[in-house]
Amino acid sequence: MSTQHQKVRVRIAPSPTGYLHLGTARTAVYNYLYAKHNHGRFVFRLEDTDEERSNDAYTQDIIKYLKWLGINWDEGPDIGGSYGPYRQTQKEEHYRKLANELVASKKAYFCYATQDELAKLKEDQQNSGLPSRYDNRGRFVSEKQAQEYEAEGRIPCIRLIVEEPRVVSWNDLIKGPISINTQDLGGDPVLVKSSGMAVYNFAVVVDDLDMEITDVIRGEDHIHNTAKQILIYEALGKECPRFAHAALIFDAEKQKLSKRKHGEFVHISKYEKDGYLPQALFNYLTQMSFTMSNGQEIFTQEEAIEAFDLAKVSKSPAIFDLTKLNWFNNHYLRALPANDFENLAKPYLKDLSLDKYEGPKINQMLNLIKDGLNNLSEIKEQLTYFEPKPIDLNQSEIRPILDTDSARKILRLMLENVDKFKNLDSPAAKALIDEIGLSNGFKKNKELYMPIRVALTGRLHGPDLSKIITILSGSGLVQERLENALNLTLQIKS
RNA sequence: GCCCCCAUCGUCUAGAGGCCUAGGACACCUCCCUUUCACGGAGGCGGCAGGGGUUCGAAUCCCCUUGGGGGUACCA
Repeated sequence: MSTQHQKVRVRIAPSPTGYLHLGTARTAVYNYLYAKHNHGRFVFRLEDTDEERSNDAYTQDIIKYLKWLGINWDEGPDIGGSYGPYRQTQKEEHYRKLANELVASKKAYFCYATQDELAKLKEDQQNSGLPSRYDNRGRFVSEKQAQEYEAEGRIPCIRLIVEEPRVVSWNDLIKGPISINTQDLGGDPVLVKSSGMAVYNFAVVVDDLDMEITDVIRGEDHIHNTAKQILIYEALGKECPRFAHAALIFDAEKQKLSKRKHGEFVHISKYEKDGYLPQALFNYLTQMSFTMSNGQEIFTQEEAIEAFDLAKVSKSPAIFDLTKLNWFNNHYLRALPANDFENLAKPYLKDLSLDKYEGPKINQMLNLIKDGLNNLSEIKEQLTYFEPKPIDLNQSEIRPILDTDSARKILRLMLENVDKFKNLDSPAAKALIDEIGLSNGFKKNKELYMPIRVALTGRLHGPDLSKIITILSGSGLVQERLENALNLTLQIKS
Protein backbone atom coordinates (compact mmCIF):
# COMPACT_ATOMS: atom_id res chain seq x y z
CA MET A 1 0.00 0.00 0.00
CA SER A 2 1.43 3.34 -0.98
CA THR A 3 0.18 4.89 2.26
CA GLN A 4 2.88 3.03 4.11
CA HIS A 5 5.50 5.25 2.62
CA GLN A 6 3.61 8.42 3.39
CA LYS A 7 3.85 10.43 6.50
CA VAL A 8 1.10 9.48 8.91
CA ARG A 9 -1.90 11.80 8.90
CA VAL A 10 -4.85 11.06 11.15
CA ARG A 11 -7.89 13.03 12.19
CA ILE A 12 -10.62 13.46 14.72
CA ALA A 13 -13.83 14.36 12.98
CA PRO A 14 -16.61 15.05 15.46
CA SER A 15 -19.98 16.29 14.41
CA PRO A 16 -21.08 19.33 16.40
CA THR A 17 -24.39 17.82 17.44
CA GLY A 18 -23.55 17.58 21.13
CA TYR A 19 -20.97 18.48 23.76
CA LEU A 20 -17.63 16.69 23.80
CA HIS A 21 -18.38 13.14 24.76
CA LEU A 22 -16.20 10.54 26.49
CA GLY A 23 -16.29 8.31 23.42
CA THR A 24 -15.20 11.07 21.09
CA ALA A 25 -12.51 12.12 23.54
CA ARG A 26 -11.19 8.57 23.71
CA THR A 27 -11.09 8.36 19.91
CA ALA A 28 -9.27 11.69 19.88
CA VAL A 29 -6.77 10.35 22.40
CA TYR A 30 -6.04 7.31 20.24
CA ASN A 31 -5.63 9.38 17.10
CA TYR A 32 -3.46 11.89 18.87
CA LEU A 33 -1.21 9.26 20.41
CA TYR A 34 -0.93 7.42 17.11
CA ALA A 35 -0.04 10.61 15.25
CA LYS A 36 2.58 11.65 17.77
CA HIS A 37 4.03 8.18 18.09
CA ASN A 38 4.53 8.07 14.35
CA HIS A 39 5.73 11.66 14.08
CA GLY A 40 2.72 12.38 11.93
CA ARG A 41 0.10 15.10 11.73
CA PHE A 42 -3.14 15.27 13.65
CA VAL A 43 -6.06 16.98 11.94
CA PHE A 44 -9.26 18.30 13.46
CA ARG A 45 -12.23 18.49 11.12
CA LEU A 46 -15.89 19.23 11.67
CA GLU A 47 -18.46 16.91 10.21
CA ASP A 48 -21.35 19.30 10.22
CA THR A 49 -23.38 17.96 7.33
CA ASP A 50 -26.33 17.44 9.63
CA GLU A 51 -27.51 21.02 9.43
CA GLU A 52 -30.54 20.31 11.57
CA ARG A 53 -28.66 19.27 14.66
CA SER A 54 -25.37 21.12 14.38
CA ASN A 55 -24.78 24.01 16.73
CA ASP A 56 -21.84 26.33 17.19
CA ALA A 57 -22.00 26.08 20.97
CA TYR A 58 -21.19 22.39 20.57
CA THR A 59 -18.27 23.19 18.29
CA GLN A 60 -16.85 25.55 20.90
CA ASP A 61 -17.30 22.98 23.65
CA ILE A 62 -15.58 20.27 21.65
CA ILE A 63 -12.60 22.47 20.87
CA LYS A 64 -12.33 23.75 24.41
CA TYR A 65 -12.36 20.38 26.09
CA LEU A 66 -10.16 18.59 23.61
CA LYS A 67 -7.57 21.25 24.36
CA TRP A 68 -8.25 20.98 28.05
CA LEU A 69 -7.39 17.30 27.81
CA GLY A 70 -4.06 18.24 26.32
CA ILE A 71 -4.94 17.21 22.80
CA ASN A 72 -3.72 19.69 20.20
CA TRP A 73 -4.06 19.49 16.46
CA ASP A 74 -1.81 20.60 13.66
CA GLU A 75 -4.63 21.65 11.36
CA GLY A 76 -8.24 22.51 12.00
CA PRO A 77 -11.12 24.92 11.45
CA ASP A 78 -9.82 27.16 14.21
CA ILE A 79 -6.19 27.31 13.10
CA GLY A 80 -6.38 26.54 9.41
CA GLY A 81 -3.94 24.43 7.44
CA SER A 82 -3.15 23.63 3.86
CA TYR A 83 -5.75 20.90 3.43
CA GLY A 84 -8.83 22.99 4.22
CA PRO A 85 -11.57 23.84 4.49
CA TYR A 86 -11.99 21.88 7.71
CA ARG A 87 -15.78 22.10 7.90
CA GLN A 88 -17.86 19.96 5.62
CA THR A 89 -20.54 22.57 5.13
CA GLN A 90 -17.93 24.64 3.30
CA LYS A 91 -17.32 21.85 0.81
CA GLU A 92 -20.83 21.24 -0.42
CA GLU A 93 -20.04 22.16 -4.04
CA HIS A 94 -16.96 20.00 -4.04
CA TYR A 95 -18.83 16.89 -2.89
CA ARG A 96 -21.56 17.45 -5.40
CA LYS A 97 -19.10 17.86 -8.23
CA LEU A 98 -17.43 14.56 -7.39
CA ALA A 99 -20.76 12.81 -7.08
CA ASN A 100 -21.84 14.13 -10.47
CA GLU A 101 -18.66 12.79 -11.96
CA LEU A 102 -19.55 9.39 -10.58
CA VAL A 103 -22.97 9.69 -12.21
CA ALA A 104 -21.33 10.67 -15.49
CA SER A 105 -19.09 7.62 -15.32
CA LYS A 106 -22.11 5.39 -14.54
CA LYS A 107 -20.86 4.50 -11.10
CA ALA A 108 -23.73 6.34 -9.48
CA TYR A 109 -27.20 7.49 -10.47
CA PHE A 110 -29.99 9.88 -9.65
CA CYS A 111 -32.62 8.28 -7.51
CA TYR A 112 -36.08 9.80 -7.57
CA ALA A 113 -37.70 7.67 -4.90
CA THR A 114 -39.61 9.75 -2.38
CA GLN A 115 -39.47 9.37 1.38
CA ASP A 116 -43.00 8.00 1.25
CA GLU A 117 -42.08 5.37 -1.29
CA LEU A 118 -39.09 4.32 0.74
CA ALA A 119 -41.15 4.15 3.92
CA LYS A 120 -43.71 1.99 2.12
CA LEU A 121 -40.95 -0.27 0.84
CA LYS A 122 -39.59 -0.69 4.33
CA GLU A 123 -43.00 -1.45 5.74
CA ASP A 124 -43.70 -4.09 3.10
CA GLN A 125 -40.35 -5.72 3.74
CA GLN A 126 -40.98 -5.83 7.45
CA ASN A 127 -44.44 -7.27 6.95
CA SER A 128 -43.06 -10.07 4.86
CA GLY A 129 -40.22 -10.73 7.25
CA LEU A 130 -37.54 -9.54 4.87
CA PRO A 131 -34.54 -7.50 5.91
CA SER A 132 -35.27 -3.87 5.20
CA ARG A 133 -33.12 -2.37 2.51
CA TYR A 134 -33.30 -0.16 -0.54
CA ASP A 135 -34.15 -2.27 -3.56
CA ASN A 136 -31.96 -0.33 -6.00
CA ARG A 137 -35.03 0.50 -8.08
CA GLY A 138 -33.54 3.79 -9.18
CA ARG A 139 -30.85 2.04 -11.18
CA PHE A 140 -33.40 0.96 -13.75
CA VAL A 141 -35.32 4.15 -14.22
CA SER A 142 -35.44 5.07 -17.90
CA GLU A 143 -34.49 8.46 -19.27
CA LYS A 144 -38.13 9.11 -19.99
CA GLN A 145 -39.29 8.19 -16.52
CA ALA A 146 -36.64 10.38 -15.03
CA GLN A 147 -37.90 13.30 -17.02
CA GLU A 148 -41.39 12.64 -15.81
CA TYR A 149 -40.21 12.62 -12.22
CA GLU A 150 -38.40 15.87 -12.86
CA ALA A 151 -41.56 17.34 -14.31
CA GLU A 152 -43.40 16.18 -11.23
CA GLY A 153 -41.01 18.29 -9.24
CA ARG A 154 -39.19 15.40 -7.61
CA ILE A 155 -35.67 16.25 -6.55
CA PRO A 156 -33.32 13.29 -6.78
CA CYS A 157 -30.57 12.14 -4.50
CA ILE A 158 -27.45 10.47 -5.84
CA ARG A 159 -26.77 6.83 -5.08
CA LEU A 160 -23.70 4.72 -5.62
CA ILE A 161 -24.03 1.49 -7.60
CA VAL A 162 -22.89 -1.37 -5.42
CA GLU A 163 -22.11 -4.77 -6.84
CA GLU A 164 -23.94 -7.57 -5.02
CA PRO A 165 -23.02 -10.06 -3.83
CA ARG A 166 -19.45 -9.29 -3.15
CA VAL A 167 -17.21 -9.39 -0.10
CA VAL A 168 -15.47 -6.26 1.07
CA SER A 169 -12.66 -6.86 3.52
CA TRP A 170 -9.83 -5.07 5.22
CA ASN A 171 -7.23 -5.80 7.82
CA ASP A 172 -8.26 -3.75 10.80
CA LEU A 173 -5.37 -2.38 12.83
CA ILE A 174 -7.18 -3.20 16.06
CA LYS A 175 -9.58 -6.00 15.20
CA GLY A 176 -7.68 -7.90 12.52
CA PRO A 177 -9.38 -9.19 9.34
CA ILE A 178 -12.98 -8.06 8.83
CA SER A 179 -15.22 -9.08 5.94
CA ILE A 180 -18.65 -7.80 5.02
CA ASN A 181 -20.88 -8.84 2.16
CA THR A 182 -22.25 -5.97 0.11
CA GLN A 183 -25.66 -7.64 0.32
CA ASP A 184 -25.81 -6.62 3.95
CA LEU A 185 -25.21 -2.96 3.30
CA GLY A 186 -28.82 -2.02 2.74
CA GLY A 187 -28.75 -1.39 -0.98
CA ASP A 188 -27.16 1.35 -3.04
CA PRO A 189 -26.08 4.00 -0.54
CA VAL A 190 -26.92 7.68 -0.94
CA LEU A 191 -23.98 9.90 -1.74
CA VAL A 192 -25.72 13.25 -1.95
CA LYS A 193 -29.06 13.99 -0.35
CA SER A 194 -31.80 15.61 -2.39
CA SER A 195 -31.08 18.71 -0.33
CA GLY A 196 -27.81 18.85 -2.20
CA MET A 197 -25.68 18.10 0.83
CA ALA A 198 -23.36 15.13 0.83
CA VAL A 199 -24.24 12.33 3.16
CA TYR A 200 -21.79 11.49 5.94
CA ASN A 201 -20.22 8.45 4.30
CA PHE A 202 -19.45 10.31 1.12
CA ALA A 203 -18.19 13.48 2.74
CA VAL A 204 -15.89 11.46 5.00
CA VAL A 205 -14.28 9.68 2.10
CA VAL A 206 -13.84 12.84 0.08
CA ASP A 207 -12.39 14.67 3.08
CA ASP A 208 -10.07 11.87 4.03
CA LEU A 209 -8.86 11.83 0.47
CA ASP A 210 -8.52 15.61 0.29
CA MET A 211 -6.67 15.68 3.56
CA GLU A 212 -4.49 12.72 2.64
CA ILE A 213 -5.50 10.84 5.75
CA THR A 214 -3.45 7.64 6.04
CA ASP A 215 -5.15 6.04 9.03
CA VAL A 216 -8.75 6.18 10.13
CA ILE A 217 -9.12 5.37 13.82
CA ARG A 218 -12.68 5.46 15.13
CA GLY A 219 -15.29 3.55 17.12
CA GLU A 220 -16.52 0.12 16.09
CA ASP A 221 -19.99 1.51 15.50
CA HIS A 222 -18.52 2.52 12.12
CA ILE A 223 -17.60 -0.96 10.92
CA HIS A 224 -20.40 -1.20 8.38
CA ASN A 225 -19.74 2.36 7.27
CA THR A 226 -16.19 1.35 6.53
CA ALA A 227 -17.41 -1.24 4.05
CA LYS A 228 -19.50 1.40 2.29
CA GLN A 229 -16.63 3.83 2.36
CA ILE A 230 -14.23 1.34 0.82
CA LEU A 231 -16.68 1.00 -2.04
CA ILE A 232 -16.69 4.76 -2.45
CA TYR A 233 -12.89 4.89 -2.52
CA GLU A 234 -13.02 2.30 -5.28
CA ALA A 235 -15.61 4.17 -7.30
CA LEU A 236 -13.47 7.27 -7.02
CA GLY A 237 -10.52 5.23 -8.22
CA LYS A 238 -8.53 5.90 -5.07
CA GLU A 239 -6.70 3.83 -2.55
CA CYS A 240 -8.09 3.42 0.98
CA PRO A 241 -6.39 4.48 4.15
CA ARG A 242 -5.79 1.92 6.89
CA PHE A 243 -8.67 1.42 9.29
CA ALA A 244 -8.76 0.80 13.02
CA HIS A 245 -11.97 0.28 14.98
CA ALA A 246 -11.88 0.58 18.73
CA ALA A 247 -14.47 -1.10 20.92
CA LEU A 248 -16.93 1.23 22.56
CA ILE A 249 -17.08 2.49 26.11
CA PHE A 250 -19.91 1.04 28.20
CA ASP A 251 -21.68 1.97 31.38
CA ALA A 252 -21.97 -0.41 34.34
CA GLU A 253 -24.95 -2.08 32.62
CA LYS A 254 -22.81 -2.69 29.55
CA GLN A 255 -24.73 -0.20 27.50
CA LYS A 256 -23.08 2.20 25.13
CA LEU A 257 -22.49 5.54 26.78
CA SER A 258 -25.12 7.87 25.45
CA LYS A 259 -26.28 11.36 26.09
CA ARG A 260 -29.85 10.24 26.32
CA LYS A 261 -29.28 7.70 29.05
CA HIS A 262 -26.36 9.20 30.94
CA GLY A 263 -26.84 12.92 30.57
CA GLU A 264 -23.95 15.10 31.54
CA PHE A 265 -21.90 12.14 32.81
CA VAL A 266 -20.73 11.55 29.26
CA HIS A 267 -19.62 15.14 28.84
CA ILE A 268 -16.01 16.03 29.42
CA SER A 269 -17.12 19.37 30.83
CA LYS A 270 -18.78 17.53 33.71
CA TYR A 271 -15.43 16.13 34.80
CA GLU A 272 -13.71 19.47 34.56
CA LYS A 273 -16.45 21.05 36.65
CA ASP A 274 -16.30 18.30 39.25
CA GLY A 275 -12.62 18.87 39.71
CA TYR A 276 -10.94 16.14 37.75
CA LEU A 277 -7.53 16.96 36.37
CA PRO A 278 -7.06 16.67 32.62
CA GLN A 279 -3.97 14.52 33.05
CA ALA A 280 -6.01 12.10 35.17
CA LEU A 281 -8.74 11.79 32.59
CA PHE A 282 -6.23 11.52 29.76
CA ASN A 283 -4.35 8.82 31.62
CA TYR A 284 -7.52 6.93 32.46
CA LEU A 285 -8.89 7.11 28.94
CA THR A 286 -5.59 5.88 27.55
CA GLN A 287 -5.05 2.94 29.86
CA MET A 288 -8.69 1.86 29.83
CA SER A 289 -8.16 -0.38 26.80
CA PHE A 290 -4.44 -0.18 26.41
CA THR A 291 -1.77 -1.61 28.66
CA MET A 292 1.91 -0.83 28.56
CA SER A 293 4.16 -3.83 28.19
CA ASN A 294 5.62 -3.29 31.66
CA GLY A 295 2.17 -2.96 33.18
CA GLN A 296 2.69 0.66 34.19
CA GLU A 297 -0.67 2.35 34.67
CA ILE A 298 0.26 5.85 35.70
CA PHE A 299 2.05 7.58 32.90
CA THR A 300 2.55 10.98 31.34
CA GLN A 301 1.34 11.95 27.91
CA GLU A 302 4.93 11.71 26.65
CA GLU A 303 5.25 8.17 27.96
CA ALA A 304 1.93 7.26 26.36
CA ILE A 305 3.07 8.63 23.02
CA GLU A 306 6.26 6.63 23.25
CA ALA A 307 4.49 3.37 24.07
CA PHE A 308 1.23 3.62 22.14
CA ASP A 309 0.50 0.78 19.74
CA LEU A 310 -2.87 0.11 18.10
CA ALA A 311 -2.10 -3.59 17.94
CA LYS A 312 -2.17 -3.61 21.73
CA VAL A 313 -5.51 -1.89 22.08
CA SER A 314 -8.16 -4.23 23.46
CA LYS A 315 -10.73 -5.61 21.05
CA SER A 316 -13.47 -5.76 23.65
CA PRO A 317 -15.46 -2.91 25.16
CA ALA A 318 -14.49 -1.36 28.47
CA ILE A 319 -16.85 -0.23 31.17
CA PHE A 320 -16.31 3.34 32.29
CA ASP A 321 -15.27 2.96 35.91
CA LEU A 322 -15.58 6.16 37.90
CA THR A 323 -13.90 4.49 40.88
CA LYS A 324 -10.79 3.89 38.87
CA LEU A 325 -10.88 7.41 37.46
CA ASN A 326 -11.07 8.60 41.06
CA TRP A 327 -7.93 6.66 41.86
CA PHE A 328 -6.09 8.29 39.00
CA ASN A 329 -7.38 11.71 39.94
CA ASN A 330 -6.43 11.26 43.58
CA HIS A 331 -2.95 10.36 42.45
CA TYR A 332 -2.58 13.44 40.26
CA LEU A 333 -4.14 15.71 42.87
CA ARG A 334 -1.62 14.58 45.46
CA ALA A 335 1.21 14.96 42.98
CA LEU A 336 0.33 18.63 42.45
CA PRO A 337 2.71 21.23 43.91
CA ALA A 338 1.03 22.98 46.88
CA ASN A 339 0.63 26.22 45.01
CA ASP A 340 -1.00 24.67 41.99
CA PHE A 341 -3.31 22.66 44.15
CA GLU A 342 -4.38 25.69 46.14
CA ASN A 343 -5.09 27.68 43.02
CA LEU A 344 -7.13 24.91 41.48
CA ALA A 345 -8.99 24.28 44.71
CA LYS A 346 -9.98 27.86 45.57
CA PRO A 347 -12.93 28.03 43.17
CA TYR A 348 -14.49 25.07 44.96
CA LEU A 349 -14.61 27.09 48.18
CA LYS A 350 -17.02 29.66 46.85
CA ASP A 351 -20.11 28.13 48.42
CA LEU A 352 -18.49 28.01 51.83
CA SER A 353 -18.56 31.02 54.15
CA LEU A 354 -14.93 31.25 55.11
CA ASP A 355 -14.53 35.03 54.95
CA LYS A 356 -13.17 35.26 58.44
CA TYR A 357 -10.12 33.19 57.59
CA GLU A 358 -6.98 34.65 56.11
CA GLY A 359 -5.32 33.27 52.99
CA PRO A 360 -2.70 31.14 54.74
CA LYS A 361 -5.38 29.47 56.88
CA ILE A 362 -7.42 28.68 53.81
CA ASN A 363 -4.38 27.02 52.32
CA GLN A 364 -3.83 25.05 55.48
CA MET A 365 -7.40 23.79 55.32
CA LEU A 366 -6.95 22.68 51.75
CA ASN A 367 -3.75 20.85 52.43
CA LEU A 368 -5.41 19.10 55.35
CA ILE A 369 -7.71 17.18 53.04
CA LYS A 370 -5.68 17.03 49.86
CA ASP A 371 -4.52 13.43 50.20
CA GLY A 372 -8.00 11.98 50.47
CA LEU A 373 -9.73 13.75 47.61
CA ASN A 374 -11.18 11.98 44.60
CA ASN A 375 -12.01 15.30 43.02
CA LEU A 376 -12.10 18.96 43.89
CA SER A 377 -15.84 19.15 44.33
CA GLU A 378 -15.48 16.99 47.44
CA ILE A 379 -13.68 19.87 49.12
CA LYS A 380 -16.84 21.66 50.10
CA GLU A 381 -18.31 18.82 52.08
CA GLN A 382 -15.05 18.16 53.85
CA LEU A 383 -14.52 21.68 55.09
CA THR A 384 -18.00 22.64 56.23
CA TYR A 385 -17.08 22.60 59.92
CA PHE A 386 -14.74 25.52 59.38
CA GLU A 387 -17.74 27.67 58.58
CA PRO A 388 -18.86 29.84 61.50
CA LYS A 389 -22.13 27.98 61.81
CA PRO A 390 -23.59 25.86 64.58
CA ILE A 391 -22.75 22.19 64.55
CA ASP A 392 -25.30 19.44 64.99
CA LEU A 393 -24.16 17.31 67.91
CA ASN A 394 -27.34 15.33 68.27
CA GLN A 395 -26.57 12.75 65.60
CA SER A 396 -26.82 9.25 67.00
CA GLU A 397 -23.17 8.44 66.34
CA ILE A 398 -21.95 11.66 67.89
CA ARG A 399 -23.98 12.36 70.96
CA PRO A 400 -22.98 9.36 73.10
CA ILE A 401 -19.34 10.39 72.84
CA LEU A 402 -20.16 13.66 74.55
CA ASP A 403 -22.45 12.21 77.21
CA THR A 404 -19.80 10.76 79.48
CA ASP A 405 -18.16 12.13 82.61
CA SER A 406 -14.78 11.86 81.01
CA ALA A 407 -15.92 13.85 77.98
CA ARG A 408 -17.37 16.57 80.17
CA LYS A 409 -14.11 16.71 82.07
CA ILE A 410 -11.88 17.13 79.04
CA LEU A 411 -14.21 19.67 77.50
CA ARG A 412 -14.11 21.70 80.69
CA LEU A 413 -10.33 21.48 80.87
CA MET A 414 -9.98 22.53 77.26
CA LEU A 415 -12.24 25.51 77.91
CA GLU A 416 -10.17 26.59 80.88
CA ASN A 417 -7.10 26.60 78.66
CA VAL A 418 -8.66 27.82 75.46
CA ASP A 419 -6.75 31.10 75.31
CA LYS A 420 -3.44 29.29 75.36
CA PHE A 421 -4.17 27.77 71.94
CA LYS A 422 -4.12 31.10 70.22
CA ASN A 423 -1.12 31.54 67.94
CA LEU A 424 0.21 28.04 68.50
CA ASP A 425 1.39 25.96 65.59
CA SER A 426 0.01 22.48 65.35
CA PRO A 427 2.85 20.57 67.06
CA ALA A 428 2.59 23.01 69.96
CA ALA A 429 -1.17 22.65 70.03
CA LYS A 430 -0.78 18.91 70.08
CA ALA A 431 1.70 19.14 72.96
CA LEU A 432 -0.66 21.34 74.88
CA ILE A 433 -3.61 18.98 74.51
CA ASP A 434 -1.42 16.11 75.64
CA GLU A 435 -0.16 18.10 78.62
CA ILE A 436 -3.68 19.05 79.67
CA GLY A 437 -4.81 15.49 79.25
CA LEU A 438 -1.91 13.73 80.91
CA SER A 439 -1.79 16.03 83.91
CA ASN A 440 -5.43 15.24 84.53
CA GLY A 441 -5.26 11.50 84.31
CA PHE A 442 -6.04 11.00 80.61
CA LYS A 443 -4.10 8.82 78.29
CA LYS A 444 -3.30 9.67 74.69
CA ASN A 445 -6.22 7.81 73.26
CA LYS A 446 -9.72 8.21 71.93
CA GLU A 447 -11.05 9.10 75.32
CA LEU A 448 -8.95 12.23 75.27
CA TYR A 449 -9.19 13.23 71.63
CA MET A 450 -12.56 12.09 70.43
CA PRO A 451 -14.76 14.36 72.53
CA ILE A 452 -12.70 17.34 71.42
CA ARG A 453 -12.89 16.31 67.79
CA VAL A 454 -16.61 15.79 68.00
CA ALA A 455 -17.23 19.07 69.83
CA LEU A 456 -15.23 21.01 67.26
CA THR A 457 -16.27 19.30 64.05
CA GLY A 458 -19.39 17.28 64.75
CA ARG A 459 -17.68 14.34 63.10
CA LEU A 460 -15.99 11.11 64.05
CA HIS A 461 -13.41 11.32 61.32
CA GLY A 462 -11.25 14.01 59.88
CA PRO A 463 -7.75 15.42 59.60
CA ASP A 464 -5.31 15.78 62.45
CA LEU A 465 -7.05 17.34 65.45
CA SER A 466 -4.23 19.68 66.38
CA LYS A 467 -4.22 21.08 62.87
CA ILE A 468 -7.92 21.69 62.99
CA ILE A 469 -7.53 23.54 66.28
CA THR A 470 -4.68 25.59 64.88
CA ILE A 471 -6.85 26.79 62.02
CA LEU A 472 -9.92 27.33 64.18
CA SER A 473 -8.00 29.26 66.87
CA GLY A 474 -8.38 32.98 66.77
CA SER A 475 -11.82 32.71 65.20
CA GLY A 476 -13.51 32.32 68.56
CA LEU A 477 -15.03 29.11 67.25
CA VAL A 478 -12.98 26.84 69.49
CA GLN A 479 -14.37 28.40 72.62
CA GLU A 480 -17.88 28.67 71.25
CA ARG A 481 -18.03 25.04 70.22
CA LEU A 482 -16.48 23.68 73.39
CA GLU A 483 -19.05 25.67 75.39
CA ASN A 484 -21.92 24.50 73.26
CA ALA A 485 -20.91 20.90 73.56
CA LEU A 486 -20.41 21.15 77.29
CA ASN A 487 -23.70 22.93 77.84
CA LEU A 488 -25.52 20.36 75.80
CA THR A 489 -24.16 17.40 77.66
CA LEU A 490 -24.67 19.09 81.05
CA GLN A 491 -28.29 19.91 80.24
CA ILE A 492 -29.23 16.37 79.47
CA LYS A 493 -27.58 15.22 82.63
CA SER A 494 -29.65 17.38 84.97
C1' G B 1 -35.08 -10.68 11.71
C1' C B 2 -30.40 -10.05 9.02
C1' C B 3 -25.10 -8.57 9.16
C1' C B 4 -20.69 -7.53 11.94
C1' C B 5 -17.70 -7.37 16.35
C1' C B 6 -16.47 -9.25 21.17
C1' A B 7 -15.90 -13.05 25.32
C1' U B 8 -9.74 -14.18 31.49
C1' C B 9 -11.32 -12.16 38.92
C1' G B 10 -17.09 -7.39 40.55
C1' U B 11 -14.26 -3.71 36.99
C1' C B 12 -9.83 -2.64 33.61
C1' U B 13 -6.39 -5.99 31.96
C1' A B 14 -1.36 -9.50 31.30
C1' G B 15 -1.39 -13.85 28.51
C1' A B 16 0.71 -14.81 20.68
C1' G B 17 0.41 -23.85 22.66
C1' G B 18 4.38 -25.86 27.46
C1' C B 19 7.31 -20.23 31.66
C1' C B 20 -0.18 -20.60 34.27
C1' U B 21 -0.84 -23.87 40.75
C1' A B 22 -3.50 -17.90 35.33
C1' G B 23 0.10 -12.31 36.80
C1' G B 24 -1.01 -6.91 37.80
C1' A B 25 -4.24 -2.59 38.88
C1' C B 26 -8.97 -0.58 40.92
C1' A B 27 -12.73 -2.00 44.39
C1' C B 28 -13.59 -5.00 48.75
C1' C B 29 -11.78 -7.57 53.49
C1' U B 30 -7.82 -8.25 57.36
C1' C B 31 -3.52 -6.55 59.71
C1' C B 32 0.41 -2.72 60.46
C1' C B 33 1.32 2.65 61.00
C1' U B 34 -1.96 6.01 63.87
C1' U B 35 -6.10 9.71 68.82
C1' U B 36 -10.08 9.19 64.09
C1' C B 37 -10.18 9.54 58.73
C1' A B 38 -7.02 9.80 54.62
C1' C B 39 -2.05 8.56 52.80
C1' G B 40 1.48 4.62 53.07
C1' G B 41 3.02 -0.71 54.01
C1' A B 42 1.89 -6.23 54.37
C1' G B 43 -1.57 -10.01 53.38
C1' G B 44 -6.45 -12.00 51.67
C1' C B 45 -10.98 -12.85 48.65
C1' G B 46 -11.93 -13.50 43.54
C1' G B 47 -11.58 -15.35 36.92
C1' C B 48 -10.17 -18.46 31.66
C1' A B 49 -18.99 -18.65 29.60
C1' G B 50 -20.37 -24.00 28.03
C1' G B 51 -19.55 -28.13 24.73
C1' G B 52 -16.87 -30.48 21.04
C1' G B 53 -12.40 -30.99 18.33
C1' U B 54 -6.72 -30.29 16.85
C1' U B 55 -2.24 -31.47 19.87
C1' C B 56 2.16 -35.35 23.73
C1' G B 57 0.24 -30.63 25.83
C1' A B 58 -4.90 -25.27 25.10
C1' A B 59 -6.79 -19.44 28.65
C1' U B 60 -4.09 -19.41 24.06
C1' C B 61 -5.76 -22.72 17.47
C1' C B 62 -10.67 -24.55 14.91
C1' C B 63 -16.11 -25.48 15.15
C1' C B 64 -20.83 -25.13 17.58
C1' U B 65 -23.81 -23.14 21.47
C1' U B 66 -24.68 -19.32 24.82
C1' G B 67 -24.11 -14.42 26.31
C1' G B 68 -23.04 -9.23 25.44
C1' G B 69 -22.56 -5.21 22.13
C1' G B 70 -22.83 -2.54 17.54
C1' G B 71 -25.04 -1.78 12.81
C1' U B 72 -29.12 -2.15 9.70
C1' A B 73 -31.49 6.25 7.46
C1' C B 74 -31.66 11.14 1.96
C1' C B 75 -28.18 10.95 11.21
C1' A B 76 -23.28 11.42 12.10
